[in-house]
Amino acid sequence: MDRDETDKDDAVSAHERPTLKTLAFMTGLGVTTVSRALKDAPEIGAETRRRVQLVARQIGYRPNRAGVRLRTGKTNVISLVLNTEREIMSFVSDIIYGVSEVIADTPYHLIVTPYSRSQDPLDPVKYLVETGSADGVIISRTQPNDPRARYMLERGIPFATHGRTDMGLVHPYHDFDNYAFAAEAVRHLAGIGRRRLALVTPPVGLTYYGHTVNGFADALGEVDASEVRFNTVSIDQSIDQIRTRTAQLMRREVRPDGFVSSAAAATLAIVAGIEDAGLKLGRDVDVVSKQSSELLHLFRRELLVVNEDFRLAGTELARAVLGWIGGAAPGSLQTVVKPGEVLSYRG
Amino acid sequence: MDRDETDKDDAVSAHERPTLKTLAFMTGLGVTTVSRALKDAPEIGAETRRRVQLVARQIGYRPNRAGVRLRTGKTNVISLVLNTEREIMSFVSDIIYGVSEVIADTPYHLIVTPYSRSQDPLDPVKYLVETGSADGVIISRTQPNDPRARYMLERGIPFATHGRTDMGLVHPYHDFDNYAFAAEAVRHLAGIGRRRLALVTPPVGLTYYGHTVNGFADALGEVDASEVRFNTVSIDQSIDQIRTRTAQLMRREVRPDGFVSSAAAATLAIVAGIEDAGLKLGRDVDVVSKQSSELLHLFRRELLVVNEDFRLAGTELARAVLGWIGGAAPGSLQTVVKPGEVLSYRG
DNA sequence: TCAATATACTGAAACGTTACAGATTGCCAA
DNA sequence: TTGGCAATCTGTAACGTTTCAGTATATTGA
Repeated sequence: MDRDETDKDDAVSAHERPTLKTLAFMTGLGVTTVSRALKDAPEIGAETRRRVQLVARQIGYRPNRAGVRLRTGKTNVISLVLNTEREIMSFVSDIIYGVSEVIADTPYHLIVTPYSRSQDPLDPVKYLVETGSADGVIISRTQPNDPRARYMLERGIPFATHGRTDMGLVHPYHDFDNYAFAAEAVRHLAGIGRRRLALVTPPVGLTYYGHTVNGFADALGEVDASEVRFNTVSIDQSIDQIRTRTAQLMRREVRPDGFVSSAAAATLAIVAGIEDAGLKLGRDVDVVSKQSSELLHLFRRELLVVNEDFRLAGTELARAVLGWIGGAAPGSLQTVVKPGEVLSYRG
Repeated sequence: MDRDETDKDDAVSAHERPTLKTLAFMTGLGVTTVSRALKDAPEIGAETRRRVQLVARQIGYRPNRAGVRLRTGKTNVISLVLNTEREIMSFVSDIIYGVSEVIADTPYHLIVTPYSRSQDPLDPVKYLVETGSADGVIISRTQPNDPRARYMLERGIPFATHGRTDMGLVHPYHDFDNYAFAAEAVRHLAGIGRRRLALVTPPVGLTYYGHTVNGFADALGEVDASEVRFNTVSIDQSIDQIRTRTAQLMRREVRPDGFVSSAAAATLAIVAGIEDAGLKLGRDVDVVSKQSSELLHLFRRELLVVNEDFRLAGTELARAVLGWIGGAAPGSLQTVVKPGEVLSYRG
């Protein structure tokens, strides 16, 4: 016969994980009372409350997530929805770290929900909502008219977008002011005498594509400089493509003497392309680039950079979603961060 | 009175999520039968089985995770445990993508469990095990005598380590052959005439520190070259520190004419340090570096690189954990990937 | 004194799933 | 005919939690 297993019902066996039942047995109270005592319900006596909480802490009680989830529907999960294919040299880790930092002292877990190029970006969001797998969702690669945001708004599930939408619908977001970035970059280049500027745009279709293009165009109107069209290139393309196209462009008669680049990886390719064409950075052409980790100055000292903090994006997005879940007004959970100034590492 | 809510018991109201009860009602069977039919249990008639599965597919039935988890203890969750502070320019996203790819067509979710520098690395693992939050765990920054691996082995929870341990205990792992990398790098440098080699090591304490150091030392014994000690530097340090130290080293009388670097970010700093000292890459000194994304050749064409595929690491680690969960022998789930050859982009 | 009320606590039910221990039916051997 | 058995199917309980509808006991108001 077994001699390790204790008797039939609710004996508190040595190393099982404690449940409310365990606590109830230890305190001599009912499970209901214990449950309420742990969440500071008002109808529980002050002393009982303290006693229960003490015992709970002593034996390391942790509520069973499945139990809570089954009963209440609350998952205590935030999902970060990510495209697994684009965005080389990716900022993804920074966002994850930022989100993690915020949810570290909450009961929330972070799940990563990927989708691939071939899929409809709506799929993973639908999955999450239909299966009730998360209390809140964070999405990126936001579009002006974003079906995912619309969908979640309809279903009433809290979410935050990395980047803004433009649908006349209110929801939390965090965004970097790419309009200001592009405009500032243009002004800076004009300020150092550059007159023919090219823009390496964000992926067409995303909201910040428009912001960037507008900032670029508007600032061009203010200064004594003109645009050299470089429409065929966006940062979503491969390094090799960007490099080749840049080299082609720089061999033309009318070539840019300044670039504005929306991403560090693209900048590497642009510089390579410039040099392929036999030109020299800082002499023949200047490049202003966004970067998310401070490494570009090591690449070429002549690069002009503006930092974008993706870890901050992560923390803000997490705060926004948690805020919405916590009942805050979605409209109050919108942040746009201004770019810092254009940094130079020359001399 | 409400007119939207249907009558009391088990009416199948329009847009509630279907459960086994819904299916039971629709098929006219009992919940037990439906449950078993869905998992192809042998005691269910073939036709019934097909019928249930058809209906389930039609109405988009998805098992409720909380229900399954509460009943069976199975979480259908894999946790990736990450240090949130080290590893700039991080490979983290690649690993995540790799893991995601593998679990995409399984019921598993991926949760990211972070820990910070100040914490004991054992904490997050303890948390996961004690709260039963995952069926399997993936850890990185593996040490020869790794308390986390030991702990999980004791508790019998499936896991895989990125990097090997050296405790005489058997568990799944995936590793890059850093011994071979370092040795190959030394041979390559010796082959192009470099005689005084310095090693920028992985973080002291991690298993692959030892592998790298040994590979470096053993290969030095084979070729006509010697080591220039550069002990104070590992890839865990800040970019600025590495750069400064490298510059100092390169200004000494006896300076290295070759470097072996274990990480791309460190390599950027090393090259910067070399150039700070007024020396030229490819002429005065050569650097062989590992890289996880193919960008270093854009940085300096003279760099010699060996690629390490972290996405592969992710897929292998995920496969290993799933394999163990699925009952495979842990000893059969160990992979070491050989480095490719040293690549040059000159001429 | 008695009813009303506040205080502190409690059992039962339910969330969706699976495991256990049957129940029903038809078929075959004896 | 009947007992046995295989083939199918089913109800109940349990996982741990919270909510609902109470139940006791003490306290108050008249």
